[in-house]
Amino acid sequence: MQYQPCSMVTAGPLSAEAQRVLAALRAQYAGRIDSRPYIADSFGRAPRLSQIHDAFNKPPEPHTQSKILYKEKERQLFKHSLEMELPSQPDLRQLGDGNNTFNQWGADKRGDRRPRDYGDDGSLSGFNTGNNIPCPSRSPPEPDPQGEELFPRNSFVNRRTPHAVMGLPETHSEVSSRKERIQLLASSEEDCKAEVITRTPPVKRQRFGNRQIPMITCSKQFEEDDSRQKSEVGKTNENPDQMPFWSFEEKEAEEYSRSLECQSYLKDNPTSRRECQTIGLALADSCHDSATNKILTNASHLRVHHNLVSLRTSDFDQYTVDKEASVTEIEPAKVEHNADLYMHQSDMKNDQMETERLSIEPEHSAAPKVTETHPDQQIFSQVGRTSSGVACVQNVTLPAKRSGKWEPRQSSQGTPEIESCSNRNSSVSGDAKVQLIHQAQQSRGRSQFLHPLKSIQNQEEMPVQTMTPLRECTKHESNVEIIPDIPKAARQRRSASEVNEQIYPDTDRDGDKTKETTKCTLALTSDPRVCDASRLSQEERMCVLEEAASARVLVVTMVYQDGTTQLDPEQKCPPCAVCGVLVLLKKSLDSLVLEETGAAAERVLFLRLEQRPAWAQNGPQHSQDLFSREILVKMVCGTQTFVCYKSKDLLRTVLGHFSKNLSWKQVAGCQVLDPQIAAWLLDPADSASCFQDLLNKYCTRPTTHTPALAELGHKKVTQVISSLTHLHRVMVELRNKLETQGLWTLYFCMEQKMIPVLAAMESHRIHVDRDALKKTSEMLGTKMKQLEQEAHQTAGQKFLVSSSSQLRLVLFEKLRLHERCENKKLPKTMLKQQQSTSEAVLLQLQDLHPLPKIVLEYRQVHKIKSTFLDGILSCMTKTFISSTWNQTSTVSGRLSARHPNFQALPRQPVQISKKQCVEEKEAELVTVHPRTMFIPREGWTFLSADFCQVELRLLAHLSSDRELLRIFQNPEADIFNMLASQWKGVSEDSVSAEDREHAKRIVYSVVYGAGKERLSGILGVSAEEASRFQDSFLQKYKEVQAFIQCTVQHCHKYGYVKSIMGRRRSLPHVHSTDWSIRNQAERQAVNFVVQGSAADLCKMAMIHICSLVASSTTLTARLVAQIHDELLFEVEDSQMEDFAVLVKKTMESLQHISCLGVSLTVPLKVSVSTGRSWGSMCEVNLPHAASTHTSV
DNA sequence: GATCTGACGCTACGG
DNA sequence: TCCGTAGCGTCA
Repeated sequence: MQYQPCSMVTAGPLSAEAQRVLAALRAQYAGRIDSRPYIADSFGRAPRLSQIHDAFNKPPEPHTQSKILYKEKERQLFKHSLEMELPSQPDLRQLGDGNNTFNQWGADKRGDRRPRDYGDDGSLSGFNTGNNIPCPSRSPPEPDPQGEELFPRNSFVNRRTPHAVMGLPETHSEVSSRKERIQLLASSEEDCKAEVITRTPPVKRQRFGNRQIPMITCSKQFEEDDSRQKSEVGKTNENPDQMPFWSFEEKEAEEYSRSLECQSYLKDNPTSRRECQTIGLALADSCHDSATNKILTNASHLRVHHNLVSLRTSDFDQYTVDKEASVTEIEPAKVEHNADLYMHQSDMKNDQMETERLSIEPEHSAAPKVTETHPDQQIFSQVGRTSSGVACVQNVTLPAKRSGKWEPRQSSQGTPEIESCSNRNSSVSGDAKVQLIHQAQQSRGRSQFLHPLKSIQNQEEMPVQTMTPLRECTKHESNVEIIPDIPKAARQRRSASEVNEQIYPDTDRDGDKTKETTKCTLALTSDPRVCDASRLSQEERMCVLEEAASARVLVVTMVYQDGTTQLDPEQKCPPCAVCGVLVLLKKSLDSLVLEETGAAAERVLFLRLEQRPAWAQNGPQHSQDLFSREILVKMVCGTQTFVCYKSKDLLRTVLGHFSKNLSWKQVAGCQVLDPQIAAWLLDPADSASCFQDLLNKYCTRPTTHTPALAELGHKKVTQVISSLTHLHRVMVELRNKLETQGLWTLYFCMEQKMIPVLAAMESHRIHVDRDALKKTSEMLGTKMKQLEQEAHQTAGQKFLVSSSSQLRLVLFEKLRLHERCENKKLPKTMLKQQQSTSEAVLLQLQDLHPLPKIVLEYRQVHKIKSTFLDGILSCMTKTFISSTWNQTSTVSGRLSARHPNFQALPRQPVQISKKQCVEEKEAELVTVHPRTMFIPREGWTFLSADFCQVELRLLAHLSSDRELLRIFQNPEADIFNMLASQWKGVSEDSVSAEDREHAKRIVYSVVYGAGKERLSGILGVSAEEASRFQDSFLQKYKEVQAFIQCTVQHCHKYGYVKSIMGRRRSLPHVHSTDWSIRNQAERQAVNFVVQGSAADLCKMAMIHICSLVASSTTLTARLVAQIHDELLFEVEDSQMEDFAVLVKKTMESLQHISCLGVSLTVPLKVSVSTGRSWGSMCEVNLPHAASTHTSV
């Protein structure tokens, strides 16, 4: 259903008169905007270039002290603790020093002020009253005394997804798992039936400025009291889904009249609750409320809007209060069709519609009537009329000034009294307070009424719901498409986190997900210390915005449906299970002191991010979404510095959630401080695996301990708030360490900028030819069975071909092949020193027996099928795929990719012979190339840009080897081709791609210190010949050897090495007394300097190109993947030529990077290729770009 | 007996 | 006694 702006009354287009009034109103509101001067973002201190340039010659900082305890992983499991002395007083102003720009959000690009209004693009509607309402301080969150208990592990039910494999016999365990799933399915569905009404948190009262605003909810208990009430409208309308929204108008007017009668009657007869309820039934019929994403009664909804129209003419703020106060909640899952019906006409569009309505019926407006009822209260009474001319009364009580903070509602306090008809006898008889008719919570015609006092009691007594794991995972497992022969590891991954949309079918999952969200965030949102943005009125939101404007820094973490956050040690929820974002608005950077005195005033804001089905997303967004969006978008778009652990996940989530309104280009300038990345930069070999590890390792300041709180949920909230405080604290410490070690520039200029680039990559979906994958997988399955049979026949016994231990028994104990090649030394396994069955061994044995060759082919086919076909199928969502890019998983600074590993897809196609049908006939060869399965969108093409021989060029630069530099001065020269021709004794034109790759491997093996025996294995020659080759290579490139020695000496002296851009790697093993361990560290040192420098270069290329595209109004290219030295883009056909030139020029210009002090003495060469699939790329001849100086 | 987990071996990729 | 990633299967 497509929303069309129209009058609520006539459903027709907006009249000229309506537009005129609308414009007048906007102009009127525009004059009420706050006008604070823009405060420039000054957070990022100027990079200290000098810290980068000290490279190798600078001794380690005198206060650096390394304590190294290690054990080999592979041969070394190594624990390294690097203790740094910190300055006695860390400069806390470094973090967000008065630099956020919330206070300029009301200004447009030119600095002109304009209304904070949700316009067509859905931006926030809000009007500053002109008063700078002071936001009172409140107590800071109390740190939890149990340090280890900060992140309790939730218990989870077994969420393993059973997986039927088509075409294979189902194992016992699979049958068992399926039974378990069925049980879980059944139980979860029962849960759904039982949980008809969502519990809502107790009424909170929060102080915003000098106003105290109620947040009304409906308790379950009270709902049950009134559950017998049924909607008259619902009964008469058998199929409300098909009725247009405005068709209720006449009915509504009639019922509205009855509601007025109800009020009038109750005023005179306050004791008759039963009668009131009877009258109140008329309020029932569902519609959607924008503020809460809940369903309201339709008649009431319209009624409220009538009132609001009149209110807006005189007091916008009052409107917001009325609107918010008139809302109760309902479980969307139970009214999905009704929601579908109404959602399209709700929300900010309703604002528009209301204004339009105003233009049609301006004569019905009335100024608010103020009635004094209590010294602390002002009661606003509003009178309006419906289109049918029926009067309407709606009142809300606003308290006068009251000091305080978030606290549970107390009946003795001057909270606005908002009562339903059904509760009238108790309240009306008292102080003659004016009533507000509430929206009744109902589902498909069921009406519920609000009882504030009961609500409070009920909610306060209600135990906090246990954090539950994802029930959807089990509930929707039946929807998971069965994919044949999915590898075991992929099946497990799929069951846990990669099922995404398959476990959440668009049309079914919304209700359950919302319910889970409600359950799991209840503990958070019902806590008085947490401000639930979805329950704030417009006015309160403005106050929050102002508070955010005055905050020094935002500390952010995502909350998952199971109640965990990004700061918890275990993340069991899939990425799609985010239900909200917690934002700590830090008012003071030096709150460490203030926290201890209890004087800090920091608000914790909870922004819901509820998943909506596609049909709901097509309609207008809800106001809570808009408010969340306003805050989050401003934050991630670079106008607000914030601290977030694993910030890439947050960016990706925000991009996904607001995909229709937020482009990846907007987040390209994101200013985020991520402690995970900071810690990794400090020690890439031992970056903390979770936030708690990070705290243990880097947070040196003691935490304040308070007694544990008894209430369930309260403790959890305390932990979360405490974690946010610690998150900020540890970032302060990490930044100091980064600066001390000269790594801040690298963080600021490179790693921080990589975060939005990677988030954008993960947000982009790549189309995959699913059918081709399945078809090829089936074909390879047949081939594997054939090879398995051949292996059994050849071996003379059945054995598991994929088992290296069983193969070892066959090859070396039964066939005793090793005895037949005594002149060759067969490699042993690394750890157990057993006879290896690796490719190198099998190649040596293949002439002695047919079995090794069969096993080699079997392994090749098996690898392709399990990893590159079935593995990719398991990572797919519909026909798309997107990898997870890890910024902190490598010691060298490289990126890594998972699910699938985009960097490990075979470059070359593999030819496999199909089974012969006829003995004499030659076997049919089939070419399998997984990269061809990746195809761009229609009208788009892949473009690949590859740094040519990047590591060798960097080696030439680092070593200043004259011979290498000479070769690289010729842009056409290909050193691997050249070496391959020399080695093979053929012309350079005759060198095959395979020979070239071989030569490349040999060169790098020599450079990085391969032993002569290893080299002989690679070269396929004797050890003596390999040694001679090694010597001659190093003799020809003498400076290379000098560079190696120099690097090793530096490593011995300082214990670490650096890349060209200042990336560091500590190598404590270099001091080992064990010769082999020490030697390995030396090789790692040499390798790191070159490989790490290449990684730096590639990252800078990504940042520069993405930055150029982001700042362009025309370019639309998307970065799809990075394969170390290769960048893969998806480019619109019409822009291909321009973009190819841009990419090549940009990458080659990275020879000089001023901000990081890089100026290479060797030119960079980039080859560009394009293709309609990743497996069919053809090189494009572009002129070699002249190196230009690049300023960053 | 079923299930889970970590270590290990092997093989893709990149240089 | 090249470096570094990820993924899969086996096995204890």
